[in-house]
Amino acid sequence: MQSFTEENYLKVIYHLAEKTNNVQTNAIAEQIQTKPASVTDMIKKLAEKELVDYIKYQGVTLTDKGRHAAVDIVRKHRLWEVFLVDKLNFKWDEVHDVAEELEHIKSVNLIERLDEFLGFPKSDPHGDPIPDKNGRFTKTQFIKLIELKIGDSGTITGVSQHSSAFLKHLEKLGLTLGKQIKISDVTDFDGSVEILIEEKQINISREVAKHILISNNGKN
Amino acid sequence: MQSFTEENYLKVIYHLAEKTNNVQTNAIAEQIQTKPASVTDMIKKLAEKELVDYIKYQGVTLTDKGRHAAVDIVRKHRLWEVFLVDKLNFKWDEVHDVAEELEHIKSVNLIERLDEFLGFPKSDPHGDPIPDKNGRFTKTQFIKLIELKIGDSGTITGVSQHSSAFLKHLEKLGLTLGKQIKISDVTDFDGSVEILIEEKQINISREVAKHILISNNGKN
DNA sequence: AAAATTTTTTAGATTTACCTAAAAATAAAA
DNA sequence: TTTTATTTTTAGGTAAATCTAAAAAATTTT
Repeated sequence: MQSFTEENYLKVIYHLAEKTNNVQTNAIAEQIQTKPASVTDMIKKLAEKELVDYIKYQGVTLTDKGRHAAVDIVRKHRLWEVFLVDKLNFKWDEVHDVAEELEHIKSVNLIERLDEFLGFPKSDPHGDPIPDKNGRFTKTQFIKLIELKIGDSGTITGVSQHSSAFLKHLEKLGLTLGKQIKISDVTDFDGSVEILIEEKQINISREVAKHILISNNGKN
Repeated sequence: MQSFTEENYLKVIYHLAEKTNNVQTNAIAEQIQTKPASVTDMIKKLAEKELVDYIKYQGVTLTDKGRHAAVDIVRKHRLWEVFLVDKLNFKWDEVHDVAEELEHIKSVNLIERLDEFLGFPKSDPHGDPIPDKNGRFTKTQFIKLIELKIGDSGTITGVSQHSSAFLKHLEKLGLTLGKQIKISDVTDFDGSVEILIEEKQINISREVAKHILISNNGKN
């Protein structure tokens, strides 16, 4: 059984490992909002417990055991997010911090019944997949909106940024999950993207376009 | 803002204060499952924060601030219990430990929306009253079943023991909240009580009878 | 390949919530 | 009212997770 803190480290390492193979001390420190020295201490502890493989100065990778524990926390986090949005009417930009706390409640029974109560959802309010109780899930094939060309179309199925500010912005623009979009133009000047959504033309910055994930896209 | 541990101390002191005015160090230690020396340490910290009034060797009492914080935790605990039973189909004997964790989630918003989602319940699965968001609640007028005389009747509206073993036992006997009972006999030998419930005669031990709370009772 | 920079680790402290053992205060019994 | 027992506190220590400052390793730049 892991402590609250250990669980947070595992989760952060898991997410960072989606980008790079060996996860660096500094990257973890930044995510956990702590100092690199503290991370080194904790890494040693996790290595001791065989949750990560660790070679000094080389960063860490999760062991099977560690990954399993991490996926379990991700599952809880995402199920709680669904609960908050579907049942308690939270907005998608309001759920993260609360789910961050709820994910550490330890009760297998609780999470299985919650899953059932929610109708075994496959994805959370941000489009991220929810692992089943065996830790299995299929990651949907995404492409970043920024990578689409003029004339391409598709469906908004995810976001790669969960900050409240970003999500509120999308909400205001009507760029929510499930919406159909089509690229009508890309501005030379600032790389901003002109898109057609529900018969309306809107312009979004490059920065925003980078973090919107599209599936079902039809090439022009 | 209080720590997880501080919250537990406040809650325990609050419950112990329902019986005695000045709550003793040893009593707290027993509840928290810790040593009296540790309790003294924590008491000093709580006194420092003006959550309790403390005179050395004289035990503690909650300040208004401390009581407010404690009632808030009790409110959360009981609301989560309702959630677990009403929505996730937990049995009344399964909810305590999980609610013990959930009660420490810090989000005013969460608890207000949960309250609404549950339909602003007035009592939890064990019949205990749920404080409203201002900490107000009315304690129902209870009498212990053991105190009833032959011929007296009433409705089961609460229990004064929350152990899983006790609650499971009641469940098996059909002694659940809302049930109408009538005392048909009291055994001289062991003080056990014969009661009439749903046209059936059953015998319950003195120990059990002590922890069943009856309201609406009609004297013979 | 040496110098400079960045990243990571070590060493030694701090804080929180605990502990044990012994001393001090209070309460109960003789 | 002493003596005895119980309760509570103090003193000093431990483990978990953090910190700062400085040393060591790795990487990048020149």
